[in-house]
Amino acid sequence: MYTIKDVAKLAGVSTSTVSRALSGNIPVSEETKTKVMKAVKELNYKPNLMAKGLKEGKSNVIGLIIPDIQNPIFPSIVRGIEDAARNNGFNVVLINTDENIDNEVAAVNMLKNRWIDGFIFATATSTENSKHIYQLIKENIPVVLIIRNIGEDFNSVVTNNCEASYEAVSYMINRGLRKIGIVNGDLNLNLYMERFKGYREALVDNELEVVDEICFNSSNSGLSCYELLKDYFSKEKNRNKIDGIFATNDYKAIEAVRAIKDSGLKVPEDISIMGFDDVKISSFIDPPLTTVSQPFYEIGERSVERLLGLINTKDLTNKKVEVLDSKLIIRNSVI
Amino acid sequence: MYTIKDVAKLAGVSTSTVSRALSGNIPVSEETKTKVMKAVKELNYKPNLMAKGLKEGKSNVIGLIIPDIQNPIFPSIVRGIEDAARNNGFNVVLINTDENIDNEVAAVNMLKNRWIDGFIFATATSTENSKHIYQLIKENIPVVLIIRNIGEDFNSVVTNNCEASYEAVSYMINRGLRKIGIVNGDLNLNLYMERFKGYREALVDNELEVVDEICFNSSNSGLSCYELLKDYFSKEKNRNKIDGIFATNDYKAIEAVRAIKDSGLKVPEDISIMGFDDVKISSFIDPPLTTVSQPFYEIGERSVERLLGLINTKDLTNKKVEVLDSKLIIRNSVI
DNA sequence: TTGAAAGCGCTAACAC
DNA sequence: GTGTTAGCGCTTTCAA
Repeated sequence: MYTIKDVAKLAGVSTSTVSRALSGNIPVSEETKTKVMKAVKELNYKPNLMAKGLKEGKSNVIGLIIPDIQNPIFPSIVRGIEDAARNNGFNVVLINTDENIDNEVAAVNMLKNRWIDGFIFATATSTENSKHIYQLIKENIPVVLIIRNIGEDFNSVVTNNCEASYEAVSYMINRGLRKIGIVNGDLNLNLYMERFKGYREALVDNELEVVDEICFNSSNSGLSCYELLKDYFSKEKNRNKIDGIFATNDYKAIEAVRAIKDSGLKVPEDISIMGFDDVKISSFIDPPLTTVSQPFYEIGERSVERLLGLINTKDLTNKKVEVLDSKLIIRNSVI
Repeated sequence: MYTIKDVAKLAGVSTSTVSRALSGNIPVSEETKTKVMKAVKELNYKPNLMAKGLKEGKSNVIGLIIPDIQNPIFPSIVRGIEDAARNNGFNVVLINTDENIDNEVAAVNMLKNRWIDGFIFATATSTENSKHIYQLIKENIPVVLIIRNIGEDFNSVVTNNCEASYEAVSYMINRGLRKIGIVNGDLNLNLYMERFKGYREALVDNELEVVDEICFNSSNSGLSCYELLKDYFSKEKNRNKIDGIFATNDYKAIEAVRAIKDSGLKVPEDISIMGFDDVKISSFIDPPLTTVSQPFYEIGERSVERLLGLINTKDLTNKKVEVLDSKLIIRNSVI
């Protein structure tokens, strides 16, 4: 591996001239520039980014913390982030925390040195559980939250969970459904709270009642969404208490479909299912899922743009929550 | 952010003493060690890994190159790699190339400096398309290939594709199926070649014929697996030419199920489907997929162990292909 | 057991 | 427009 010295020697100039010729933004005569470039090519010289980073006090690396790489929404986000980062000369270090706060704190501490110019988190939960993120801000390290956020405290890029849920449930009501249940996720997460809110408001605005019994939640029962519903429908008296289910993500929707079928009921004839996310597989299951499509790739892109803005200006005082729109995708799982 | 100097000053010792106290493997008196540790804690000092890396000529970072983060087999592999790396004090930089060789070459060049102590590739295709990987070896940079490999030229961790396919197809035959087609992937990839080989050998050993017409391949036709099969079954004369399909991955299997249903046929009553990979969703589709489970997490772990071995010994001459076993998962998509 | 000092590869302030 | 030089934060000789 050659260094800038080797290039300088071969080109017959000083190391600083090489540095300048390569950086481009400091004037160097055309003649020396070509000499330098020739030497660079001849040696196949690649600058040592660690030395550069050490000198400049930055690394051109973004840390991306995601809670569960097995969740199929993240691949699209990651691609948006990587593409945007690549276009701006940044690398992405991806850390998967497995929804484990200790893993996350450890990862952040490990990366918190000059390795990382900023963080993108898709993991924020409660104020309580996000002390390490507050700490980052306190230490003046740029942070952008995506998907999950905590109030107005942070720079973040999220989607219009409440409105999109309102629209989805309203659509179900317009299709004639009157007994719509919900399968929800962890209500400590803002996004599930908001989807719940949208669901309730749509019911109320259409003069339907919110029935506690059919507001299912797999995350506080220890049972999977599949088990919860299978169990519910195993009781004869429950089988006609529901004519539709709003699942707060596609995976839960797919589990719900399975549970309903395994209970001897039909989707959507007996029970309609609305999903949320529009994961790739959703169009292939049976029936193809009617769902809410979130702009994952764009979330990724925007989060990088926002983060680079913070890194460049170093102005972390001006927080802003950016809300992107989701849209309803109509397939065949709602009657 | 504090430096080693700040710690030294606070502890009243020299920077080298701090360095030694922290590294652990050079004798320092208990007394000074406690002084140093106290200062470290007080300042919440974290060593600058870039400076350390610059000095030591290594980075403790592994580059992981994957072709398609949307493919659901990769999340599990990534987790295996991350866990193993983390346990050994390494970070993982994940780059997704989108199956685009230019992206990949660019990524490798970008990372090839001292940023990266070694690479794990899940992208190798043909010798032709893998010149940059050969180049890496030539430059003495440790490389491990996973999932996809190229002959015996590289250190790699793969699964027993041929044997597992043989077993899967034999199982179908034992269940009474006699007209088994295959839906294959890119035959430039060794793994699909081997799955094809296992399929053919199972047929031949059971005195069944390999019928070209029912060896489908979506990657050289420009049509998706879904379109290919839908098209095939739209011709009345084809509808009883097949009683089973061996899909060479679960995604293709799911597409096949959809195509068969959309053609008015039943799975598995009319046509059985065997998948490959055992992706998470496979147990939830209808019918739950009988498939071959690959040890993805373990592949990830092993690849890190192998790579760290190469990094530590710097002996890149001794190539070895490591083959892990897959196993058949019986559900309901084969009769 | 400890401190002083050199140097990893690079950039930028300063001098010319 | 170009060269000289100091220094980013760390580890590791060399000397004491």
